Amino acid sequence: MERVRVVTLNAALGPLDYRLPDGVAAPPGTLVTVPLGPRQLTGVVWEAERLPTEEVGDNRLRPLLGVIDVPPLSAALRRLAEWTATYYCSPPAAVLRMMLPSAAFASPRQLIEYRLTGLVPPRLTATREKALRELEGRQGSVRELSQQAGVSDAVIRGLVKAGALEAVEVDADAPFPQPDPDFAPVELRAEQAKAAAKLRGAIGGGFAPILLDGITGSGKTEVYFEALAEALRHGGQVLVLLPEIALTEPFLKRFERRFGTAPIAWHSDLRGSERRRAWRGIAEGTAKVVVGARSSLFLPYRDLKLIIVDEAHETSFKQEEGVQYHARDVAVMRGQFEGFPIILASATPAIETRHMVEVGRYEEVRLEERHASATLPTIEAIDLTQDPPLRGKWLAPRLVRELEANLDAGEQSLLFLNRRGFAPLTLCRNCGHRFQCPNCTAWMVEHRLMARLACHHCGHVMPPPAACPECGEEDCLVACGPGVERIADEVGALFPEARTAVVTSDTIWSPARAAEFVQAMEAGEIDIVVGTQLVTKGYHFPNLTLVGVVDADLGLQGGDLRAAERTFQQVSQVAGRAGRGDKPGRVFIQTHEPDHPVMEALVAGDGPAFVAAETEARRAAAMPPFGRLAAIIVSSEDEEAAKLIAQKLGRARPEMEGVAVYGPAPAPLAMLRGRHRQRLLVHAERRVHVQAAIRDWLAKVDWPQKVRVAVDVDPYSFV
DNA sequence: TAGGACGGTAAA
DNA sequence: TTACCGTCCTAA
Repeated sequence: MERVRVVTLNAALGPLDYRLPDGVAAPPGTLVTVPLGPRQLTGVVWEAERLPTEEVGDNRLRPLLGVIDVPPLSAALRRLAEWTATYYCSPPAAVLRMMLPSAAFASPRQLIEYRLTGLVPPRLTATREKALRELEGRQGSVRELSQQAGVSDAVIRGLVKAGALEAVEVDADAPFPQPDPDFAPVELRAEQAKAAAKLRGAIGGGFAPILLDGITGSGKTEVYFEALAEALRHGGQVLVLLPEIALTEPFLKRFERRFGTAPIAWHSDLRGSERRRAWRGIAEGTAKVVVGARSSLFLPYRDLKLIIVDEAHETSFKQEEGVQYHARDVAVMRGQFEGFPIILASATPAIETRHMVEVGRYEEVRLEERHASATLPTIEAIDLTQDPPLRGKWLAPRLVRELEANLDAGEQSLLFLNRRGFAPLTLCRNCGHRFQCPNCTAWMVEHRLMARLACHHCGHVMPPPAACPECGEEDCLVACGPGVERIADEVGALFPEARTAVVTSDTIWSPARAAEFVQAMEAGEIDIVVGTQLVTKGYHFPNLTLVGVVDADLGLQGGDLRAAERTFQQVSQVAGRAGRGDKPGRVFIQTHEPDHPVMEALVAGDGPAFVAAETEARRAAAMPPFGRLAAIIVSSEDEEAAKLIAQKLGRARPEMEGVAVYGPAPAPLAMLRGRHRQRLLVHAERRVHVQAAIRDWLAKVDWPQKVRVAVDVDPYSFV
């Protein structure tokens, strides 16, 4: 009798053994359906010797129910899944779920789309007329059409009923159009051409991690497009990882201009059928170029020849839930397992990445010039202790004068503040009551545009109260501190004639809105943009010449390991938005500490010195990349239970040479989404295998199921 | 004594 | 994870 070991997609279960029915072949990697009690589960056949479990007798085995008709997971991908599970201390099943989103193989193959019949409906309202106009020559699902026409679902369904739209059955797995590597090559500067040649040379030559290190505005995208084209000529697939969906829209446009067709975008709100089509195309190798956020990294590409991680320093590549992986690091591992190059593109690479170049593990390709006539912007600090804003205002007089001059010159300005909403804290002037989220250790942030108080951690919202809930006093609530909306108000009061736009995830919540914003900027319909970190990346607006950083000190608070580095990166990136055309850019950073090393490095434009100092500080403290960190987060709705288990874990801490465990202590967000959180921090020397130590440690301790214990290896967020 | 809430455990 | 079972409690 033949038995197979199956990893189900159920993370709470270990690998299970099944009997292989006669005449059925299921080599490792095959997707199968298996029985579990009264239920059916999906799983993947695995090499039994690589996943030891408790042996179950032949007589207890049930036969597997069937083989799912999709390409099996390759051996290289199985090794990547094992590595990821081990490195991030998570169950293999949790990793497999990222490779095999169920919609990908459980959605139907046929789906219904609609197109115009040419019939004019008897009742022709204004919206219907608009819809008919917009949908000329289009075909798609009800949802797609309603989005394209800018009308509600009901209007589209009404048109179907009225006979103006007809249903067509389409094949969900229709092939994707193929990008042409030679469609519209771009003229490169000498420096870019040299870099592109180097990247092209790496394609097909096996594993090679490469840092593409180019200052903002140096044209990194054009350069890595040449490597991408080369991979296409080799007949392979390419994955481009981007940090935010807000960036995909301009990217798709740019890609289409260069390669003649848009790439396949993989994101969280793909519909079932779209997801199925993309996943199958990826697994069968017909989807040549995929763009996506971190989740697209684990898809089962049939013949991947290159991964590009754009804005590789971005912290959003670190997943903070479930398997807490870092997409940049896993991308490099994937390149190693499958034998192809990885390009990490950034103007401000992470200390960890720089270090890998330093020790010779990564190659570096540099771009040191901006386009044509563009020069790097000048950066100046405004000392808020010397030149403070007026009472209740946030912009220093100097910055206001510069904004005014820039407006008069007809050029665009950007004010950067990494804080959504109007004010981060609301309090009662009478009794001092502060509005806190009931589910999180966080203040309720006032959003005046939406007339709500909102928690940025759990999404809890409430209408702004008229009276204080504590003392009952009316008209006593005051907004404390600035958010982008408040800065926009201040700008509006200063320059009533200026056209301003607020750009945050609240206003740019879809690729379409991002596209609208880009268009308005390019058309010169906006004078002053007030935005969060959403505007720090990727955009290229030639007429944007002035950047003001409202509170450069903001990111330095909190004692975070990467606070200085992140501030440096963020301000460098936002500064890089200025002066990308032929007019020079100027940047003003408002700070209370102009003598802080970060501010001095920014003003002096001396990135290398900052990186060197920061690297030395990390080395001295044995912090990553010179040492290892991991956080154990114990959480429960029951505060006492969380404390109890955290203490129990603390008592069972590993006693090992080169490993120190701190805590337990309340985690920086002591309550999050209604769960109380305790944290233990593991700090280990580089040579120590922390994951094994943590695995053995957690295996010694039991906890009730209402308590969750999560491991965060290489933690990014200390909040 | 029926039925619901709760907690523990097995599932291959 | 989910289904199922036993235990304990309350209402009748």
